[in-house]
Amino acid sequence: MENQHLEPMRHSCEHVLHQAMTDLYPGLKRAMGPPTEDGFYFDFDYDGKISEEDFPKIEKRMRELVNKDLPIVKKDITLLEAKDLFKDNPYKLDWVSKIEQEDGRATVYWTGNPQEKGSDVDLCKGPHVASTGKIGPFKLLSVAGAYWHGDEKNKMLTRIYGTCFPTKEELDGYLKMIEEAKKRDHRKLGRELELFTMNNEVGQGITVWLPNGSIIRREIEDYMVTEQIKLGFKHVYSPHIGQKSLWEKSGHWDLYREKMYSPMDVDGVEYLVKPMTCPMHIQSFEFRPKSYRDLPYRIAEIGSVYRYEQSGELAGLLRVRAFTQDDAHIFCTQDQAVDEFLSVFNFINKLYKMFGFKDYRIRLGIRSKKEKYLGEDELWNKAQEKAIEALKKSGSDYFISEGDAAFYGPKADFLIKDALGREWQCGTVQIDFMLPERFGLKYVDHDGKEKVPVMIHRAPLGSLERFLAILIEHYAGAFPLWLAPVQAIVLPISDKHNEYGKKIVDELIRSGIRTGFDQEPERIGKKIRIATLQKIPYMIIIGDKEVNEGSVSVRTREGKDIGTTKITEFIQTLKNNH
RNA sequence: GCCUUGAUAGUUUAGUGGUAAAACAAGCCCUUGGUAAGGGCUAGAGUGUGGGUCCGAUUCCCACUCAAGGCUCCA
Repeated sequence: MENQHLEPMRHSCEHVLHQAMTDLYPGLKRAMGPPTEDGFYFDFDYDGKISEEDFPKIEKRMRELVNKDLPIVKKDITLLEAKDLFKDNPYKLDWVSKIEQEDGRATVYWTGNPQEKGSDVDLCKGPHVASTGKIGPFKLLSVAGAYWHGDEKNKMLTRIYGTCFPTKEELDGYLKMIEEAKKRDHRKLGRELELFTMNNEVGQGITVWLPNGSIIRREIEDYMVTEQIKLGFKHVYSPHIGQKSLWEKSGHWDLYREKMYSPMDVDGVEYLVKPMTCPMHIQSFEFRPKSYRDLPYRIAEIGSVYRYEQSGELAGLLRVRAFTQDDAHIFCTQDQAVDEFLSVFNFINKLYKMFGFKDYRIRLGIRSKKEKYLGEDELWNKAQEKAIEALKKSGSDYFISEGDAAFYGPKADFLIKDALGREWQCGTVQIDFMLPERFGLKYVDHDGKEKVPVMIHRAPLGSLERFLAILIEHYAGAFPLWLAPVQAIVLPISDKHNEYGKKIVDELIRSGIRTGFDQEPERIGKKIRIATLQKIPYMIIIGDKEVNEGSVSVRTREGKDIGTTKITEFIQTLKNNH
């Protein structure tokens, strides 16, 4: 995507698309259409139905326009001219009035000679390529609905996605990359490797972990617990339900209600299925009076929460209705906040590095004017300052996003890409000056006076479900040794080697290695194929030679022959590797 | 939730307005074979659910359920 030509070309391709569609579908009203990271899209308002079946027809018309090599010419016009030119198109008029509020400079692009019939004009800032002939090979990809200005209160428009590349090879390469990415889809691998299941019998957006997936999850959970204890966190357990009043007090009920499941009546008192853990951890802090000596007080939990996500938003393990966070709340003094934030930040960077993520991004979500938030401006500004200070200290790159704050404070989110390049929010760190006040939290300071602590909410991996989804795709199912559900599998060459094989299996299991044993009356080639498809790191092959020598032959899932060795030596290698 | 598409054995797919085919997986048998699929046999779905049209529907129509992609990247 380093090609400077690429973006104008895609934008021009989008113009050709809307020109083609205006020709083919009378009455269609254009809304907008920008280039994107991977191609372009075009939003329009049309009463009839348009589906992917219509693509060949549209692409044919587009190709005709490209072949004509029509000039694409920029022209500055006045707002009056713009209003007249687009008087039949409410969407364009909307843009014109927006320009009016801003710099008042309207530009249009003509495709074809303005004097000639059939030439096309659109309100557009550009830039574009000089003529349609400069547009490379293109392809329309999908149809979707999209709300005007991304607001669901507005009318839903139709959107067509497409892409365009300088050469046929690059276009084919892109399409092939998408096909390849689909092979790594965590839903597909989840089924093939028997990691988890989600089905209608259990409910939408609810995960049932199968034995293999549970091993991976447990390894990660254990790692998180151990590492966090080293960092001074105390691990706790909280219940899955609690009185509704807890979340009324926290403010979640007022601002977050639509994400919660309906309250249930227990002996005339309303209870909620836990949508977030904060009020539970506050109980630990409140349990007895705290002094400044107790701070920072760090409470962590691998805690499940339940949230109502709109059905259309659910996506495999990436977006679910029941999920588990590697959650924690840090109660500290205002002076400690920056250091605590920084320490969490370093921990997350260390974790992601360990898993091999390289191109994740950090988004600092701050308050926007419109949304609903709790608290005074002064507190917000203070929190934002602390967050930025810590981010700067950490030396990491970040970008600011207005409107992405939590309702109680600014937050830093870690965004990781899935196989298809879509970004998902995983880790999160949030500064909160509100909940401590609402719960009346206090600690006794040096001077004997009561003060209100600051709370930091943080989840380095975010949700284990989502993180596992991304991890599955990241590793393409070939998990590193410590996470692999089966770490080694013993493959006897024939039945007569099963007995010796069993001894090897027992020895491996005794050494704490998750071991499989393939005793099927199949050929070794078949056994190797099955184990390879299951992405088992090590295959231990046993035949006459090994039985006679008392040795084992080892092959990796990558197809590398490690050679023959003693089983004790092999076990030692695995241990060192761990 | 809304837009587009889709739903056929455990999985991946084929197929037809006259009552469903294959591969892999599964079970059994033969083969005991040295680094990515040896061979045979058997069982397994009545085509997501409900309704309609029709002599007859898995195929056509409607509703529902579920799934996939999108609803952020600003003329």
